[in-house]
Amino acid sequence: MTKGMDADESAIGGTNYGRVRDAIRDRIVGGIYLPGTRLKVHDLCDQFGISSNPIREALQQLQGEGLVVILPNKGATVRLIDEHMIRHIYEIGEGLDGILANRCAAIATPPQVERLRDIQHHMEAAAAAGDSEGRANYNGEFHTHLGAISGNTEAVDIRRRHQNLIRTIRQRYGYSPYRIEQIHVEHWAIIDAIAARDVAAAELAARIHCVRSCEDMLSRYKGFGAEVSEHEK
Amino acid sequence: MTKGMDADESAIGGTNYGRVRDAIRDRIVGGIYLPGTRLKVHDLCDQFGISSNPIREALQQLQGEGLVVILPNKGATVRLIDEHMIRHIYEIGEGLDGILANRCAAIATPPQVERLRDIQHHMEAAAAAGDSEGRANYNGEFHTHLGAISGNTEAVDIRRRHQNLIRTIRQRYGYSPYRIEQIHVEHWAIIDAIAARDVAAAELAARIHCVRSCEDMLSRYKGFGAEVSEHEK
DNA sequence: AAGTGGTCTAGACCACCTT
DNA sequence: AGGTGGTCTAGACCACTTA
Repeated sequence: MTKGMDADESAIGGTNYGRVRDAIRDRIVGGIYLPGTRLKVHDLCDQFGISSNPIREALQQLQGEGLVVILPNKGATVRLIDEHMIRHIYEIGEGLDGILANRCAAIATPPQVERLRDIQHHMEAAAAAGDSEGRANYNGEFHTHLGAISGNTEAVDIRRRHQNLIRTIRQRYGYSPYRIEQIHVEHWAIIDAIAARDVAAAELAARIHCVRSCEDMLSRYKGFGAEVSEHEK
Repeated sequence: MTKGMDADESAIGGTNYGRVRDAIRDRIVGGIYLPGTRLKVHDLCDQFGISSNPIREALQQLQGEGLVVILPNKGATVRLIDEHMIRHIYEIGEGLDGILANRCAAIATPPQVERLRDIQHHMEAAAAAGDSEGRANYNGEFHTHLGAISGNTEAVDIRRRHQNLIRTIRQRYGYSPYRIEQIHVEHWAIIDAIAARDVAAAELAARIHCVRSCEDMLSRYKGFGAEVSEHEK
């Protein structure tokens, strides 16, 4: 009874705080834990069948990832996202994606560009088939591959974290109807500029893509009214 | 004897893990704990006179800040910084500072610009007086104020974390002799562009500033040879 | 002043490495 | 197989908020 390792799925290697962190992250990104949700250590202990220490460490790591906010003697809550933060995140995206696209245009090999085209075709096929989850995955892969080409793992990390935050509210507010098609056009502008090795055009195209995404997101967000009322002080 | 709160300086409010986190961060940024240093929980327990749990949480938070790397069942080490990471960090700086300067040029009020000039004058005075710590502080304040004007707190956060990383190696390798003066010129270019409300010029000036800083840093770093030999796998 | 829930301690457990 | 050191448990402690 000593150590709680008798559970069935603990599988190969790793730590409990790692598993808990991944599980909670999935629940936040997946919309099960909505922004503002209190994450009480005791409840989580019961759910995972372990003691408080690994739970707390998982929450600390999630705070480091920006998904959770911990206040001393107050506990953890799923991070709230307001209009200011949305603007900030997309502004950062504008700067980072611009630089990344710039670098990609300078160093991308033909097979790498071909891979981008491939992903983009898959994305459009998924969109045409009404497979919104598949479309979202290919969209993520598109930006991931762009980051991989650039080689800047630190920047990719920042973008992935922000993507997690954005996803928590995108899935709540959705896209404008015409936005999906607009995304495809913008992606092709990025691909074409990279293929042409035009660093300035690639940077500009990536920035436009970000600005448009931000506008669409905010229009959806504000369209729903200020339904989020009571926040942390 | 139960709780270790009988120490003298625990003072007002806060948690032990918070104090430990701050203390370790200071030691890393201050160069007492060099990159690669093992941070053993047991040692830290002895030093701070507390048990392992708050120590571990402090380390998790520092990992979130990017100052520490924790590997499962391996423990924590002060993060190593290699040439790749230096390039990545400055590349991110190029994107972010560019955007921030752009926004500043669009929205900065005359008093805010005046404040920038003021800080810059103080920095140059400190440099002329040979006060390198004062100069570094004013340099930090310059960029902090730039971030404050932009209003993008998320971006400022990223920059501050990276600044912490850079400082850990800057203090080891120093500046090239001419670099300090060059910094002043580049700062004035940024200030003037913002004062003129020229967003494109401000963005360009900020990016040039980053590129030059990166070049100087790398030339110093490489000039010292590959003295860092054994790393984490 | 009782409850809720975050924080901390002491020590057991166990993964990994060295002998 | 023994040591080192990371991980986890059980429960005590205490800050903050209800009444």
